[in-house]
Amino acid sequence: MTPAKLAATVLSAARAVFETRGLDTALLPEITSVERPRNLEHGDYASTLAMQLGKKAGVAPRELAQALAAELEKHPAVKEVGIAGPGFLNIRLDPAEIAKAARDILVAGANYGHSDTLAGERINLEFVSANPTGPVHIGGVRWAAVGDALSRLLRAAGAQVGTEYYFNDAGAQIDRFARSLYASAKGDPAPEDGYGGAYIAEIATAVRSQAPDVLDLDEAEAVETFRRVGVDLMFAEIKASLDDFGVNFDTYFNEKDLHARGELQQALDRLREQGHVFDTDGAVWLRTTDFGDDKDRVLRKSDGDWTYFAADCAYYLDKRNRGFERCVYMLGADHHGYVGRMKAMAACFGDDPEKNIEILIGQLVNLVRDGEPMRMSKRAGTVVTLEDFVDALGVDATRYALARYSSDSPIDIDIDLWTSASRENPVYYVQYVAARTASVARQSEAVGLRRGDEADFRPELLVNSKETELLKALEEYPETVSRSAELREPHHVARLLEKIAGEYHRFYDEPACRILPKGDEQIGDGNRARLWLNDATRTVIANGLALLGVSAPERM
RNA sequence: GCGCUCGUAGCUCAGCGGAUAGAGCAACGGACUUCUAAUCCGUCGGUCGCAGGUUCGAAUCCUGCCGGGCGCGCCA
Repeated sequence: MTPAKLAATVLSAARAVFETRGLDTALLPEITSVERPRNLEHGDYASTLAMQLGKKAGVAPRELAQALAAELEKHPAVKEVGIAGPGFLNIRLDPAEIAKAARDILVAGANYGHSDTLAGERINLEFVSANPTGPVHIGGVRWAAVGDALSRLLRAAGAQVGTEYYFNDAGAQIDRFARSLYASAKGDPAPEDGYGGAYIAEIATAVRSQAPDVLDLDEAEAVETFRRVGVDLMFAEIKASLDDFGVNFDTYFNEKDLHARGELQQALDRLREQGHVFDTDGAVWLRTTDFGDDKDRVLRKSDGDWTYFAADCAYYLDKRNRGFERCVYMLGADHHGYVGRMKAMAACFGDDPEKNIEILIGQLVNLVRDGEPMRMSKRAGTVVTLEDFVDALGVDATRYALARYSSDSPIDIDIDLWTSASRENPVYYVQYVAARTASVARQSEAVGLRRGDEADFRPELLVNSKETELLKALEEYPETVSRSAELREPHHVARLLEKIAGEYHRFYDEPACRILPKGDEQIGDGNRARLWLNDATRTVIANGLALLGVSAPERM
């Protein structure tokens, strides 16, 4: 009896009650859910359906609750139903019914938690998209971890996902980058509006080794060479560091291609057809204020150059034309001013800004050592880079640390905490369960304790409260995955894994729940049943960590 | 000034319409001839920024205020 099945049972019980009493069944919701009360005395699950329906149906909530309870208690998996307060239904299940989850989990294996919640949705996720003018810095790192986790989550929920890195290779920033490389190669100081940092010298040197005579060219050609070769090198480096971080994009999209294919003009034409374009002072504008933006935006400047925003429009249209009905953008807090214009732009194309475009804003991240935010990086000069992060914490801890918090809260990542081997380090706490369960599995194998096949599983032997609590936590997993996917919030998965880890450690430490036989004890069905639970736990922990891009070690 | 966002235990954060608001850390006290103590158990700790409103019920939704962060270019 999973929570989802129980919720459906509650709903059908409500339907039965409504029918026998001649109440209007149209008042019933299409779907309901059950809660997990914090207080164990309130049962395994609770429903608030009676309170929600009481007033609408003109029946006192407690009276409705009574009728529902009587109906529910007919179900064989339901042990007892209590009524509390204004009409809570506190449901206690037969623990053996809860225990069946261990079998379901192991039957599903790596697919446990997958669903079709978002089946049929085509979702484009764009994140990182750092300019190839330097290493990926701290804001991009957060989205690399969260965006990649989100892509895995959405896929687990059945969506078709395309991840995308927008490679901004056609702007003034790139000019500055090229001129900075050129200056560095000549031994000149960096241009006033250019880039500093040791990496500029490294890239400049690398360009010269690929094009030894570059400094003999006239300035324009030399800068062009630095641009072309330098951007390629920088981009290769960004890709490599993301790859080391476990993040690979389905598409690396070049802004240059939008220009080359005339897509900016096409976007402009489309917007003009929709009636939202006007010309003033020699410039071409999009009337985004028609859809709530605080000012209109220029698409093409009076000097004939396209704005960056025009490229944004073309890129959005390109994504839509490739069949993505949901375009998700993940931006840093310093870009939240874009939300209004992006939503308005979608509306100007005739799209639904509430559905076709989603903008997630990630708050600031600080990497903290000894209570002080780290600002300095040897290579980048002033910013903390992806490499700095990974050097300090390792890939697993970095990804977990960034994925376990809501993106809209600013976070400090304390290096000492996230590298410590202790309870206070959540990634170790969770990974330790992976290692412990694997260790138990190895030793079971060694002493001849096997799960056997499904018929050998005896759920009625997993009825200790430690076992039941662990099983209930495991059963929360599928719903947590779908909910996190719908909310675009991977951190709920991490938090559930921590809860499961706590329940497992308590189960493990309970003498009555020993999995392996002690001393010369005989192997019994109880040991076997607990091994099912052990292995089911390992499956869920491994599946959850995989969604976050974190390893589930066999040993620690 | 206008807009966005965040104020929950000493600290770091969950909870985002349900019951007596949770967890870890910190403080104090316990459990190792271990299935890996990288663990577990207990005690202490809160006018959920403030004030109204919506409702059977608000940390959660709405409004105003206070406080922190960020944004408001024919920049990228």
